[in-house]
Amino acid sequence: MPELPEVEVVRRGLSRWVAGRTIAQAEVLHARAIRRHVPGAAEFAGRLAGRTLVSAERRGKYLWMPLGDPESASGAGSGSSEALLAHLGMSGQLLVVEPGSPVEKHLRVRLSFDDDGPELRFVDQRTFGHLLVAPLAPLGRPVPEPIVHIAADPLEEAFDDEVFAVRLSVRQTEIKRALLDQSLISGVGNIYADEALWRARLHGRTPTRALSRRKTGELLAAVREVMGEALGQGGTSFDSLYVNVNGESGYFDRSLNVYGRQGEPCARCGGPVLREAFMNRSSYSCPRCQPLVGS
DNA sequence: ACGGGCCCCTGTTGGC
DNA sequence: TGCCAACAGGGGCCCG
Repeated sequence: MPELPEVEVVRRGLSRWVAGRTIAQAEVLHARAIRRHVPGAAEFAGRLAGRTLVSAERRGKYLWMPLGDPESASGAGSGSSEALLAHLGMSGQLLVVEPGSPVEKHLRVRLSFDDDGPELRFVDQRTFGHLLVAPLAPLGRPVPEPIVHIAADPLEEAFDDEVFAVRLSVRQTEIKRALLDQSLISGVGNIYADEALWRARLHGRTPTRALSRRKTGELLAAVREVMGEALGQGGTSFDSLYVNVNGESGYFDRSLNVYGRQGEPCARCGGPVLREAFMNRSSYSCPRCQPLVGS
């Protein structure tokens, strides 16, 4: 489940159902799922066995659970120096399921716990997602070392609107590319980029240098607004691939204004929504509400 | 520094 | 009915 609201839905589920529990065993069923854990599957499993998953954290589209030891679990945070890090890619799911339940077709990694309660399963059809154990970088908010280059996401306090605006103004690129650049702002993907641009009445090909500070502020407000609304509805899912840890879909897809709505009337002006190829994907917009200006 | 193109995968959909 | 191309919410890497 790719974008920030869907990942946040998963984080909340992990926080509720998994945090504080101690891993009995980790099983890797598909090597590609841990390809970024350089020491390999056996080391990954060995490093997790007996560790406690202290909490569930998120930045952008990445999730992580700091690792502790059972005896110090009550004093969580004091000694955690590494974490289980996850990215769901295009089709990854983290599911909390009863130990005996049927094995999913695309089950890649399974964690069982010493309380014999529900397992945590990483299921991923397309295998673009991955898990790894990584050190937490000590500076500021503890963030796994592999993602220190990712920018804060717009729902974090650490996100600085002014810094974002300045970085945009010196970039030679277009606004949709910039929204998708996780080193500038994290958590925004193809759906919420299109939805936020529509709300802000901005064409995705607007040069970032052409954006006023005010317009950038409006765009950030639109990003936060659409993500907040999506979160309130459990995220966006067109099919069963995008579900929370209990396998349930969100229903924000009903509230999308342009994404996936080629040819349908724009909710604001009634003109047809346009689909265009962009970055080997699709962009949806209303040409009337989102004219290209400033190029 | 930036954009384009390709890759990594599996599955579904729509046109012929 | 079958076949095949296009497409899907992710990112990384190489090249010019």
